[in-house]
Amino acid sequence: MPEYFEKNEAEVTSRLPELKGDDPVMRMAPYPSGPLHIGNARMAVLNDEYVKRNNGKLILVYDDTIGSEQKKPLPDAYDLIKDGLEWLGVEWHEVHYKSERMEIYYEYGEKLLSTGEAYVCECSPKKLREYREKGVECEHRTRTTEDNLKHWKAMLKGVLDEGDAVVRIKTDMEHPNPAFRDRVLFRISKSPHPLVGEKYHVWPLLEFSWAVDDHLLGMTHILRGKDLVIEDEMEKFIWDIFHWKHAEFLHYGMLRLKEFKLSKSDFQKKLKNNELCGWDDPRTWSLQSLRKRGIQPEALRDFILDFGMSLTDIEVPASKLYAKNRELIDARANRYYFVPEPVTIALEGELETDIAEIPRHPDDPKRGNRVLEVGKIVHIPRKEYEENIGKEIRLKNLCNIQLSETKGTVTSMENKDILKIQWVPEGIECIVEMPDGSREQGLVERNFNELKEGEIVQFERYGFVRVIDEELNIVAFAHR
RNA sequence: GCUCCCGUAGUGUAGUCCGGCCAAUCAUUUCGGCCUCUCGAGCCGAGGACUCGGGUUCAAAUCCCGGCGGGAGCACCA
Repeated sequence: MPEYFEKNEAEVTSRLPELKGDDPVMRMAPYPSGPLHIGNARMAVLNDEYVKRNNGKLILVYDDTIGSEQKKPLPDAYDLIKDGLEWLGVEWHEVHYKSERMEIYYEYGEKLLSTGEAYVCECSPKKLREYREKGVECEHRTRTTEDNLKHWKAMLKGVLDEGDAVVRIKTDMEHPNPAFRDRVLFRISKSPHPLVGEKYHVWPLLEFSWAVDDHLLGMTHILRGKDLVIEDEMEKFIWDIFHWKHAEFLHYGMLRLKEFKLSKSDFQKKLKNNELCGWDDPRTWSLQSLRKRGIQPEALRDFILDFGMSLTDIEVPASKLYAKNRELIDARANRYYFVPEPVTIALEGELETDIAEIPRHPDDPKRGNRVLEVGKIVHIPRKEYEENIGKEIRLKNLCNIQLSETKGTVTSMENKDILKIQWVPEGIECIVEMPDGSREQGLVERNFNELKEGEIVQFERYGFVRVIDEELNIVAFAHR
């Protein structure tokens, strides 16, 4: 096991490009609309990794500005995010909340208005977009400083409504990149905020709050997905106005999991409609859901670090993560028999024994055997039952049977080289929560009772599962 | 449409900056074989790639130009 880690660490280390400069200060900026999911984990792991390798400092900044109608900050998300980060082994040295720093943004925003670098614009979103497309300046751009400050105060006071006015920075309405033309710095929102309530009516957009905070909090390196590259330019533009030193930017490409599209926005809604059964529902791919399934944080980190800082847009199958996880849990997961969709058959003929002894782990005899008491019936999986009527199969670790529609006639005890399946005599009802949210019912051997919540085991021929409720016998399916 | 980014085997990834040591790395997947009373693990082996076309050069995955393909931004979201 240690060898595995050493080998892998070395490999990965050589893969991340070196940082320029010493003593890096970096940050993670989650938006608290829900727990971190597997996509957000990349941001956290890369930052953490860089900081640890270079003895730097990592700052957790909740990017909790007011968001949008579709994307609202959620009170529970703050702790869910911390919880996820801790599980991932990400260590941070400071925490900040943007919602606590509003006065700072106002201060610098007002400076830009005073120097004529920004202006209050009352164009409708539609007009703003049209002018942006055409590269035309609107009439508000030439307001006087006094006029700008007057309108700014009105915005702050709350006498204006949502959508009435915004603060825009003067870049160049003919800038070759239409996305860069006079971007919006502040806007009005009257939605209540989970931390500061309705104290503020004017909220900064991310480009501005970041330009200010990345400087004020002493950031030396900024890691972000390449979908945010335009923010680099915006931040640099603003830093230049204030004559601030530039931080270094590093980007990584877009990552998608084949099994689901990373859209955190839907989850809030689905949760409300009871389409999901909590933030750890496997369909959310939240860190909590992965933990529940028995995915090891080391496996996830390794999975993420494998992509390095590549700028390529990638779509990865979850099986890649599972392969990493299997490597970690296979040795420690004890084995049990679980029969999905059980079919009951009578056991007939001469059994030379009334118990079966089966190793808890095939590669580690020291863990001893589990014992199954054999009676007059056994339960076997429907799939194998249907496929093998009329054939001879082996009840693993017990005996060979000739299978008919209603019974299995014992043919011999010897370990024959035929299909071996798992089976249970009197089993316990067990529910398996599958990654797609469905639930599979079946019977698990009685020895399941010796398991505690949180334990990861393998149901032989079925897959790895983690016990999530030892009373009700519920397990979460990890992977094969 | 405009701006920017990317393009190495099925999937990821190393190599691209500073051309030769790359008949191209590693992981996973796939296919054989061995082992194993699991469709798990392990062991051995095999297969499989430089998006295309030009150019520069003694020499190009690596540099230049163009095409094609994919992605992102052009939100009063982050």
